[in-house]
This record gives sequence, structure tokens and C-alpha cells, in this order.
Amino acid sequence: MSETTARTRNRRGEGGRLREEIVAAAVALLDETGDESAITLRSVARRAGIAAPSIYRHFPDQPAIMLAVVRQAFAELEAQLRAALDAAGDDPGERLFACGHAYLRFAQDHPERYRSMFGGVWMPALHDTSVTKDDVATLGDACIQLITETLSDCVTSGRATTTDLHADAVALWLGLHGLAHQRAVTVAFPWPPDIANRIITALAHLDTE
Amino acid sequence: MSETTARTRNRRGEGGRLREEIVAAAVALLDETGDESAITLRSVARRAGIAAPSIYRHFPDQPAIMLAVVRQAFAELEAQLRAALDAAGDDPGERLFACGHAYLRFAQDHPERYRSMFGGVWMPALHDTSVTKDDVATLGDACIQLITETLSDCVTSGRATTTDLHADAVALWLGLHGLAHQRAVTVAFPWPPDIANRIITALAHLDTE
DNA sequence: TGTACATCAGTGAACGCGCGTTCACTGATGTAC
DNA sequence: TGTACATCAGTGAACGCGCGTTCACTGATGTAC
Repeated sequence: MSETTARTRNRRGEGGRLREEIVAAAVALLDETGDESAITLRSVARRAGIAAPSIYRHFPDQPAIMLAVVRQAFAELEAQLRAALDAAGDDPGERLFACGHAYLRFAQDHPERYRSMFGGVWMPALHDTSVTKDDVATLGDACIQLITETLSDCVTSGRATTTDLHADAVALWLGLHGLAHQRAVTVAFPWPPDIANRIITALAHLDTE
Repeated sequence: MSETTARTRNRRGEGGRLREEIVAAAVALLDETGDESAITLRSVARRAGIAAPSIYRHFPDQPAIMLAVVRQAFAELEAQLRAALDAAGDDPGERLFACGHAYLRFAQDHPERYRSMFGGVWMPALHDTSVTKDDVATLGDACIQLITETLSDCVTSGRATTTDLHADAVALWLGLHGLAHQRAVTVAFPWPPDIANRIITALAHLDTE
């Protein structure tokens, strides 16, 4: 668990590596404790095997670490959605389900990360911080974009209907998010087994042939 | 903002009053700061105008205060849903919209409370705490129950269809929750104006006459 | 009616802790001449 | 090839702070006799 071997310091010009190690340590801490407040500057430093002040070479702030963690998590989510779409066939309906389930799977596999991505716990503290609103605002855009495209294919192929593609894509995402978030938050809830498909089918206005 | 007048202590036998004052102070703090981590035992005590140790007469723990805050918030939400239903007419579809919009309004009026209710921030810390899983598990039951009943009326009157009432009620709630939560978390997002009705109509399988 | 006493509501001082951040530093590594 | 030097990666000690919790206490209020 704790690093006993002393770190060998990075060679000149490769100091940037520590940045990745710091983020990795923060993610590991988040996954293990499931508690965002456990990610302190000092705990991350301990976990990375470095002295606390060393972090300031790479992050101006403690919130900046969290932002990096969340950024990486969003990138992972996007990658998993793309992977699921690549693995899916050509049928637009099938692709939509693949995308939706990949989204839900990510949240179920990494509930702590999902909670941090959308928890907003680190957002109220936007004053006194190097993190700006702009840093936060655009985080989820790529995911929504992917969902929109996938839904759009369903519409053009006649599998789904819509009066407003963007609005329906947002609605679909919100439904997925509601389920993903609630699953990531509650200990155990007797979810109806087909709840995911119910939400996707209804919000995508899929023809139930 | 801060209490300058000294508290007059409660008379014998009325010590229980302080409990309510403590919860009220915690809620006030939450509403003002919007930050759950700002609700510390000491900050609550300061806000209530009492010495920190006085809290231990009424709460075994610091998490116990948060549980009381969240319990009260759920009771408020339920009351607002009931009020909205009482004010609505007899038409089942209209009643369902009233219920859904009341839910969303609560989250919009009290984003901090809503975040705390569903944030789960205080849940990972269930060890070393007087708060148990059972305390947490049943919190939202009354709300789901209300939604289920309202949806049920739509089905029996033919305004909506369902193959599984419970599953569809949960799905509807999750859609509402997704929107409510995301609104409570993000600073500003260009929501489609009819997003709420879109979600309700789709997930309730309402006939769009 | 008076008084001793138990109960109750709340306090003040102190504890040890982990936190974020600062500061001046060390010592290895590459580079200019 | 040798050496002085600048740069870079990272450190160790220290700071002040707010936190949760403990302890023995105070002083008002009601009650038994």
C-alpha cells in the first residue's frame, strides 16, 4: 500500500513525469477511499512518495490536482464510449444501446470517479483557487457530442423520432446520468433489472418493434 | 450574520429546543456557503451562538448533524410535492406534471440542500460514525411512493401506458433526478427550455394528444 | 413557607492532529568555455 | 579533456489554523421535605 522504496528522482528535463505520478496517486487514493475529502495535498504527496512541497512544482493549488483528476476521468469516459461504439455493429439502435450501457458501466466500475466528476464538491470553492469556471464548464462536452451523434444516426435511419435532436440528446444523457449517479451514490437499491433499457428506449423515442 | 446577542438558555425541560436550533444553524450555513464541508461541528456551534461542546448534548457525532439536516430536507421535499398535488386539479396528467415540476423546483430553489441529499459525500464515512446504513437507505422512499401513485393514476385513467408501474416510476424519478442534480451542480448550462416536459412525457409514456 | 439538594443546560480551557503553504536549502545533472 | 557554473528536481523544517473531542466546571431551576 505505502511506498517503502525511496523514489529515484527524475532526470533533468523529465521532471514533468512527476505530474503524472501525482495525478495517478490522487486517482488511486480516490478509488480506494471513495472519499473526495481524503484527497489532500499531503495525502497525495505521501501516496506518491514525495515531500508535500514538491507538488507545488507541478500544481499551483490543491484544487488543481482535483481538476486534473476529473479531466482524466472525463477523458477515460469518452474513450470507453468510443471503444463501445467501435465494437458495436452498424445498426443505429444497437449502437445507441452500446453507448448508453458503456456510460453506465463506467459509472458502475468507478463510482468514486463518477461522483467526483459530477459531484460539484470542488466547484463551490472556485474563489481563492487557480481553477476557473471555464476549466469546469466544457468538461462533459465531448460525451454529449457522442451521444448526440449516435442518437442522430437513429433518427436518420428511422429507428427513432425527434422534434429537437439536441434537446432529446440532452434528455437522454440526463436519464443516463440520473441512473449512473444514483447507483454511484447509494449503497444498495433494488433497481428494476431492465431499468437502463427502459430509460434509453423512452428518452430516445425508439420504435419498439 | 453572526449572533451578537447572547443566547438566553433554555428553561429546564426545554433543552430539546437547542437541537432544532442546531439543525437550523446547519441548514443556514449550507444555504449560504453551498459547501457541505463548511458545516463543521464548530462552525455550526458558532452559528447557533453556543459553545462547541454543547452540541454533544444533542448529537453524538458531527455526521449526525448532517443526517438531521438531510432528513429535514427530505421532509420538506415531500411536503412540497404534496402541496403541489393538493393544488393541482383532478386531471391525472396535469397532476403528474405538477408533481414533477415541484420536484425540480425544490432542487432549483435549494441546490445546496439537494446536493447534500443526494451527494453521498457524507455516506462513505459510515464507519466511525453513529449514522447507520439504515438511517440512509429509507430517506427517499416517501418521494418515490408519491411519484408512483401519481403515475399510477395516469395509467388507470388511460393517459399513460406501462408494462411495469414500479419500474417506470423509478425511471421517471431517475430522469427528474438527473436534471435536478445536474442543475444543482453546474454553474450555467444552456438547458433546452422544454427539457423538463420532454423528460416527464417520455418517461411516463404519456399519450401526447 | 423555607431550605437543602438533585437535575439540567450549557461553558471554557485544553488536547493532539492533519491540513495548506512558505522558505531557504541540497545535490545531481547537464553545459559553456 | 577538465572544470566552473547554471539549472533543475526535489527536500526538511517550520508556521499558523481550524478541526473534533475530552474534561471538569458553573450556575440556574425545579423539587422533596
